[in-house]
Amino acid sequence: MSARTTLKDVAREAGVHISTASRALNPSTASIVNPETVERVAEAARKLDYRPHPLARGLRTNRTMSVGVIIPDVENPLFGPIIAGVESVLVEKGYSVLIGNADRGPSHADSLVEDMLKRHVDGLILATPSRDVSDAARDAQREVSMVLVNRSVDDDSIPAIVGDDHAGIGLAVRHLRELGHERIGHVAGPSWVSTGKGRRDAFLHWIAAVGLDPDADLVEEAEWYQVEPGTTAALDLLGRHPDLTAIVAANDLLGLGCYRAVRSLGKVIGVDVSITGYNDMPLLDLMQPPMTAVRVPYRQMGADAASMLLALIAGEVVSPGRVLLTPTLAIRASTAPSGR
Amino acid sequence: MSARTTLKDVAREAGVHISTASRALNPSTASIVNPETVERVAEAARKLDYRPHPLARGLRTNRTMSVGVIIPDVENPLFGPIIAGVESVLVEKGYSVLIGNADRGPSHADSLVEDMLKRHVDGLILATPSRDVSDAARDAQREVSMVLVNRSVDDDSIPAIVGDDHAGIGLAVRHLRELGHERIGHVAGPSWVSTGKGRRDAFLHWIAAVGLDPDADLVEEAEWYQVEPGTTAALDLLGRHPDLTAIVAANDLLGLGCYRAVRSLGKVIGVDVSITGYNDMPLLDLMQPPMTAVRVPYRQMGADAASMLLALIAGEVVSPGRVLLTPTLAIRASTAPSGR
DNA sequence: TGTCATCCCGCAATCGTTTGTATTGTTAGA
DNA sequence: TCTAACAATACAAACGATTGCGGGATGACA
Repeated sequence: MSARTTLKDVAREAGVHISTASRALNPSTASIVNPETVERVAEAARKLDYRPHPLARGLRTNRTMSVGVIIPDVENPLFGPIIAGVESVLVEKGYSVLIGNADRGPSHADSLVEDMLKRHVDGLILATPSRDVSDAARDAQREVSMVLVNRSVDDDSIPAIVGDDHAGIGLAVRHLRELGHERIGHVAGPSWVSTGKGRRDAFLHWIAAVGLDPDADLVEEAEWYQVEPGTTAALDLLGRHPDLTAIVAANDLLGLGCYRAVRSLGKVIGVDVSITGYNDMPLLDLMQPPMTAVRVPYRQMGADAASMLLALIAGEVVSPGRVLLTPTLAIRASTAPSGR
Repeated sequence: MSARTTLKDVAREAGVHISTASRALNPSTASIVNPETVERVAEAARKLDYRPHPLARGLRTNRTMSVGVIIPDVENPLFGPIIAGVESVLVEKGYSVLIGNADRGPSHADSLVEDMLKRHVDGLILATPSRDVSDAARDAQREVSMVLVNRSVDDDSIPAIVGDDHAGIGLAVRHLRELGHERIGHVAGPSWVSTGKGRRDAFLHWIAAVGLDPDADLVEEAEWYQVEPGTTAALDLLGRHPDLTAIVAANDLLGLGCYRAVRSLGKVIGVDVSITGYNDMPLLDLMQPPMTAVRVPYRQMGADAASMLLALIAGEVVSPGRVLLTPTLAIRASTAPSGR
């Protein structure tokens, strides 16, 4: 709470003009000032514990050195790694990260974007569902650099970093096929969410690709990415096809829903029915049995988004469209060779 | 990316001097300017989509309207609710939240504090372990308002919002006692972490309080708050006391470690041995069996910390020391009446 | 000795606000 | 009619930095 030391103090201490002190302290301009003066100023700055005032600097340079990150729900463990990834690369470059938690619905996300613009962030990273993006974000894009993460927008007008769902579902389906499964079902996410539709389509594609019959009846859509809807959907699916030996869930929570459904039918997970999740969220390996899941590199997703954003801010031309990150498969006990 | 509209533009549009425009737009000074002028200025501001520049304002008023939150590990689901709580009350008041992820060790936390100070945040909320706090934080406290959350510092020189571990452990022990358990063990956290020691002491206190023998031999300390060390500690404990019918774990992950230990001994959780966790992290209710756990109100913890910080910033005298938040008990299938 | 580059450095404007003080115009009181 | 009081607004100085521009000192060279 004490009086801060300003550049003026440093200049006085070093016996130079404030502008000289400024140049001396700034690496990119230090070359045009006498080396020993630079040293003297640096010494003075050190002695006085000088810290440049980011507001004053930002006011002059018209950059806040901050970027906003808007998350649909901070309490969802999924977003921790994304934030961590973003933070790791931005802090490195001297930026700081403002986070906005849009847990009060789509319009809340809009107002957060608005807030961020007021604060004149240098860039924006959005992880909110695409539907929310459309309205406020588009015109925000005119004011500030912007990158989407884990979501994309239909026309790819905003650069996006997303997981390769097609490849991910492929990993799961091929894994099950290699284990000998021939009757594989899919519990899909809501079709109005981009991932819901994308993974569903990918599922049918890969089923055909591994030589099985891509019957749309093998897919049951859950109302929402939660355990309960997953159970309901799985029960429906298993009701129609009691002979299924494997289920590919569009999401970890749906997968856990499948766990419950399978158990309630008196069958054993990983023996009678194999199940795969998607995302590989924390603790999934501690479930009983540990769940095989497609792992999406969320942390890297955040890091890549941040890097791309920095490039945009720097004015580099970034090819728009979406960057696909390749998922891997974490194989655990919920999948096993088919009984027959 | 377009040219921003400044107060000057608004003033020109409204046909008044810039200072008049400033006062007209500021609710606390609008009273000293002619009401119809106020309206005219407001109209102009609306028309031009004027947004005050936070940097310029902050430079003048010496406040950034931002607070820093430092988290030991953003990827840990535990901190999501804390962040959400903090964010919810701060955004409400027009502050924005800078988050720092100290996942590269204690010194990293220090450098983040340093970064935050450079940015001249109006306040700081630290959730990092107390040991890390000591060094950099103390002198940071002289420069900026500061509140700890989920951690406290020995001499209570920094206000802290923490869960009431004593009460929480009491909930678990009394619950087990009421179920008829008489031989209850404790898998403790590391004693050099404040919660480790606190919960251990509380355990022995409550064991005595419910009329059992507070034998220190009933406690086994895990090396770290993780599953694996929990298993090791539980195996040691059960090795010494094969007749234990219940274990109070100092942490959910340690509790899951106990799950493994109990299973590896061929016993059934919730039948042969009851287990309680601590924190009640997400997904704990999806474990097999769902784990009974002490639930700490993390979101409220964040919210309270933020409120207290606002009070500090406003210059109100806040009684130092720690605020204890009362936990509750989420009773699930991992605890059941004692067999005898 | 005079001229000119070269190198450092100081001067001052500027970023967009807020806010203390001066100025203007209006009205009331004597 | 003159002045005091007051309201409403304008002026200008900050806040702390960056940066184009100009000027003084120094040295080289003729």
